[in-house]
Amino acid sequence: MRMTDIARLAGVSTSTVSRVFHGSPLVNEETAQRVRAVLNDSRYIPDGLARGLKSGITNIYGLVITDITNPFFPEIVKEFESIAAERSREIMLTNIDFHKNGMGDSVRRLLTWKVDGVAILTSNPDRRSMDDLTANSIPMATLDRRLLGPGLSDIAVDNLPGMIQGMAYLDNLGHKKIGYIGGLPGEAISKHRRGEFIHALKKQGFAVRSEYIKAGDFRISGGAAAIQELLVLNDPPTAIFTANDMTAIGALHAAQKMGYKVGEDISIIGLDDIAFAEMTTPALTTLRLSRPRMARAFFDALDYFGSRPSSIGQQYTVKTSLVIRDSTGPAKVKKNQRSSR
Amino acid sequence: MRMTDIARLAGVSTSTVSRVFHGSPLVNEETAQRVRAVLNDSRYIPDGLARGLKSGITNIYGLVITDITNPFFPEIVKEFESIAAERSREIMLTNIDFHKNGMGDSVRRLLTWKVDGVAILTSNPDRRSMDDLTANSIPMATLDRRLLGPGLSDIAVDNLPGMIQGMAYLDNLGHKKIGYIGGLPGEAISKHRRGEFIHALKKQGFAVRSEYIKAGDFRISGGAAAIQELLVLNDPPTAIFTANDMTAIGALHAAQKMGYKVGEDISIIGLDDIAFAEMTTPALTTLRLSRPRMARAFFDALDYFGSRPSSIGQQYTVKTSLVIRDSTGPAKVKKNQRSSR
DNA sequence: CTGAAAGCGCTTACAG
DNA sequence: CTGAAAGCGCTTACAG
Repeated sequence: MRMTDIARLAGVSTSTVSRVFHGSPLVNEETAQRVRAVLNDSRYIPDGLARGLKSGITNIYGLVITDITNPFFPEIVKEFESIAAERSREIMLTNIDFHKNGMGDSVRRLLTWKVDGVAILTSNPDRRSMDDLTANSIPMATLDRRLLGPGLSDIAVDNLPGMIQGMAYLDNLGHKKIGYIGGLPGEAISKHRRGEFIHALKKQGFAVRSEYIKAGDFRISGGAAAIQELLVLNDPPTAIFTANDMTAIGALHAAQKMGYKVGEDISIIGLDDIAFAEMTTPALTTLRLSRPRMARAFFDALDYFGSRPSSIGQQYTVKTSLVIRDSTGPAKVKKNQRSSR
Repeated sequence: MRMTDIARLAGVSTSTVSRVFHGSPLVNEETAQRVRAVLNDSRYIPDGLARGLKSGITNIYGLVITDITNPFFPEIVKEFESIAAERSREIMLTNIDFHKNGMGDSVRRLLTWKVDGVAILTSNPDRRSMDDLTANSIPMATLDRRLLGPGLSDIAVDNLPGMIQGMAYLDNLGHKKIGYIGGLPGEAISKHRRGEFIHALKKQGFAVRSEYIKAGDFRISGGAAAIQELLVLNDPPTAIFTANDMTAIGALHAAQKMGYKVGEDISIIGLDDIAFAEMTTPALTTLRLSRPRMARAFFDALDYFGSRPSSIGQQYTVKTSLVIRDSTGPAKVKKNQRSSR
C-alpha cells in the first residue's frame, strides 16, 4: 500500500497524506482524522528509500564495531538499539575485524546508504575513512579519542573515580604494593589509562614502581603473560589493576595455574564489568563502566548534530565505579618472605 | 558525485554509466574503460536509496536477534556480517528483547527499508510478524523451528552427534547415572533437545530416569536451581548434560558453592561452546555448535531465494561435536555411599 | 552498442 | 488549508 493509494482512499492528495503522516499542524483536523483512519486501517508502512531519497534523511545510524564478539560491545549495541528503536532510528552494523581494508569498506557501504551518523566503537579509526565521512557531512562519535571537530564528537571514559575508589579499598585491606597490567603499547588509550592508574596510585600515597607496570593487549593472553612476569618478581605486588576485564580474566587464570589463590594470595581488579566478570571463579572485582550510559552518550552525540551536521562536536564523559566481588581480599604477608628475613 | 556527473565527465549517458558500473557486457570495451577511469578517479559511491527505490532490491538483510548480549549470538552476527560484506550486502540489526511490541516493531522497520530477507535468530518468532513478512514477499530464515514454506527456510541444530559422542565418552569414564538440565519448559526447542538427550542415552544403553531430568531456562539461574535439585537426590547423577552453556555455567557455579569439585565429584557438559566456556574454572566440556556454519547457513538460506522470494524454502542442519575440557572426569564412587550399604 | 524517457514513492516549495 | 508539479538518483525497457 503506497501513499498514493492512501490518498485515493481518503479522497485527498498525497501532499496531505504526507503532512498527516508526519503530524504537520497545517491540516484541517477533520481531514486529518479521515486520513489517519485510512492510514491505520491499511496498516500503511512508509517507504524509507523514497523518503530518504527525497528528503536526504534516512534515520539510519551506522555502527562501526571492532569485534562484536568482544563482550564489551554487545551490551553497548543492545542499549544503542533500544534507544534507536524508541526514536524510530535504524542501525546498520559493520564489524571491521578481519576486513582487509579496515574501515574503508564499512564507510563506503555506510555512505551508499546515506546514514545520518556513525558511531565508531574502535580505538583506532583510520584517518582516511573519517575524512570521507567528514567530506560527506556525516557526523561521527568516537570512543575515547578526546578529539573534537566539525561533525565530530567523542565519548571518553574517565577511569579515575573507579581507580581512586579501588586504591582506597586496597589501602584498607592492607595492600601497599600495587601492580598494573595495561593495554596494547601502541594505543593512545593504553597510555591514557596507565596515566590514570599512576595518578590514582599517587593520590592514595602508594609508591610508583616501574617494575610493577606491565603491558598487555586487552585480551586474555596478554593478561596471562603479564601476571606471570609480575608474580615472578623478588618482591611482587599484592594487588593488580588491569586495563580491562579480559586482561583481568587472563591474569586470574594464569595466577591460579601458578598455584596462587586469587583473592587471598593475590588480588586482581578488572575494568569494564562485562557480564562474565561475575562468572569467573572467584568472581571478579572490577571498575564498572556503565554500558547504558555509554550507549546513551553515543546516541546523544549523533542526535546532537541533527540538521547541522557540521557544527563542532562535544566531549562526553562516562565515569567508572568500583564493584567489589571475590578476586580481592586482605593483603597477605607471605610466610616464606617473613622467614627469609 | 552523482551518476549524472560521471556521465558528463565521461561524455556518455547515465544509462551507459549504470551499465558499466554493474559490469554489463553490452558496452563497447573502449567506452567502458573511459567510464571506469572516471568512476575510479572520482571515487564514485552509488546511492543505495535511489537504486533500491527503482530496482526493488536493496541488498540489505535484516537480523532479528533476541538478545545480543547472549554470547551465542554475537559470534553468529560477526560471521554473518563477514559473509555479507564479502558479497556487498548490508545488515540492519534489530534486537527484540525488552521491546514491548515483540517482533512487531522490528518487522515494521525492516519493511520500511525493503530488506531483501530476514534472519530470525529467536526460538519464538511471532506468527503475525512472520505473516507480515510473507505478505510482502520477504524471505525468512528461522532458527531450529523445522518448519518450511514459501519464502521460509530453517536452520536446525542437530545435537545428536555430539550427544552420542558425549555418552560414549562418559561411559568410558565409568559413568552410569546421567542427568539433564533442559531449556524453558514451554518452548519446542526444549522438548526437541530433551528428546535428543533421551535418544542418545538409550543408544548408549544408559537407563532413562525421569528424576534425573530437570527443566532450566537457558540461563545461568536456571542451571543453578536445577543442579541443586539433582545433587540433593538420594542417588544423584554423576554426570549432567545441559541445554546450553549458560545453563552449564550456572550449574557449575552452584555445584561448587555446594562444595562439589566439578570434574571430580560431578561431571558437567555444556552445549554451544561459547567463548567463555573455556574461561570457567574448571574449563567447560561442551558440545560445540559451529557458529561460522550457522551463519553461513543463514546467509545461504536467504541468498537462495534470490529473485524467487516465494519459492519453497529448504531445511539446513548444523551438527554438534564433543569438546573435552576439565568439567568432566572419571565417575567417582562416593565413600559415604559405599559405607552406607 | 547507446541514449532519451519514464518512473520507483515519497517530500516540499509554490500557488491558490 | 489543500493540491499540482517538480524532483531526489538511479535502472530499465524501448527505440534506434
